[in-house]
Amino acid sequence: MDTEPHTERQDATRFVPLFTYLRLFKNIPSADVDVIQQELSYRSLAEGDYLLKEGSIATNLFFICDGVVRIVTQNEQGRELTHYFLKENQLVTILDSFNRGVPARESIRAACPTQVIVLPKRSLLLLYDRFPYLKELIDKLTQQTLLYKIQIRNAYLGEDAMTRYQQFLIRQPEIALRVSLQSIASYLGITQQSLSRIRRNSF
Amino acid sequence: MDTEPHTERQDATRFVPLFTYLRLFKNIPSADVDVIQQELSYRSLAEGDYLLKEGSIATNLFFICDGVVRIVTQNEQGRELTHYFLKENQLVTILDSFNRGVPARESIRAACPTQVIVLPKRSLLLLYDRFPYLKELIDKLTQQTLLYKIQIRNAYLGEDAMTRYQQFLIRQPEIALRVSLQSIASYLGITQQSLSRIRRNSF
DNA sequence: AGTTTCATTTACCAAATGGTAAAAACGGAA
DNA sequence: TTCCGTTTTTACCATTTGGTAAATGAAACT
Repeated sequence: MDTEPHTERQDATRFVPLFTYLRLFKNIPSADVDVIQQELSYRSLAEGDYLLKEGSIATNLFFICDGVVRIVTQNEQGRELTHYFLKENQLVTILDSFNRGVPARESIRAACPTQVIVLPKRSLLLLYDRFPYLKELIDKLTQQTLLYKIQIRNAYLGEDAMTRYQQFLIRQPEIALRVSLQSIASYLGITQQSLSRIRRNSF
Repeated sequence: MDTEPHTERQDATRFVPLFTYLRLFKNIPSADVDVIQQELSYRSLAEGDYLLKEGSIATNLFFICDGVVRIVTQNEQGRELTHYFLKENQLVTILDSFNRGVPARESIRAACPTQVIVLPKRSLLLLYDRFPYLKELIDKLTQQTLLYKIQIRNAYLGEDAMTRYQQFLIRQPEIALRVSLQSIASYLGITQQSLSRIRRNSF
């Protein structure tokens, strides 16, 4: 239930996973890494902590070093719905809020203990100016994430609850093992009671 | 049931809607328009015609001048599921197939009589070289479309069938009026019988 | 160990949805 | 117009899912 940024900057080795990941797609000179690192910070989250709250404006892009986050909203009845799970080595923000500066209609919450690197929008804009390839890279990765979100949702279309759960176990087993059952139920569009029943009848 | 490209090139006025649309976001010099037009063609589709079939490779980007298309797949039981509806003034392709040259896992089908402008990938790559702003513009519009798809799907999450239908009527009324009920049912994840029942009880 | 708190499972019943099949409505072609 | 093929509606019943509430289980704290 914590929104305060327990930001830490001291230890540069913490930023390694980000550059390791980015270098899968594009070589980044060490000199550039040094500059980019100056702009980064690090946050540790407990399950339930918020990275961003619905209604506020996304001013950061996050890179998940370890853990799982959920993109969530409250529906009219006050029930929390999980739109997506994202895990380590993925970039996360609420894109339309980040791009256009409008209030986010979704929140970002840790689904288990999670560590993230924080890339402030302000810093990114400076870095984009200095390293144009960085914008291109981040745009490409952002598009990949959007495509991934769509694909994974489409896989559940038209399937009944039990099939959706089995698909989930196959497609995202690492997540299934780490997050609460009510998160999974709200992600699959069923109640926790139904999920429990399904698990009993699956074995 | 027609996949053959009834392509027509003759009448340049047919391409006007594309440029009118693009110019909402970025001014395009008339001289450039002349060059770009050389690469375009035009196709008319009847309801049910395919723009792209699952398993083949997306080599074109389409701009919908008029009408509605559905992004669809067959599930294991052979039932056709509608992932998305897209209407006039939207760009359509199967993005991961188009980008990476892999077989598409979805088909694109006209949901009513539809006219599209065809932008071949080969031509686009040439044009991107000559007009770098064009790549930037198309990338931006592509991202917008992805975001739109995600947002509209999220709105249905966790809602029951009747609420999903009412949301659909509110959010996409122009589409509701033009496409078959079985398309809508498969889009909302219900049977046509259920949709019929819901309509009776709505009025 | 005992207590508290929270997550998960179970049970029961009501409501929603699916499946099959038949009837009705619609649209196009002769 | 009539006929034909397709789409939509209806009806019936079986199955799935939701809602409420209580029981169980697991983890954290004293």
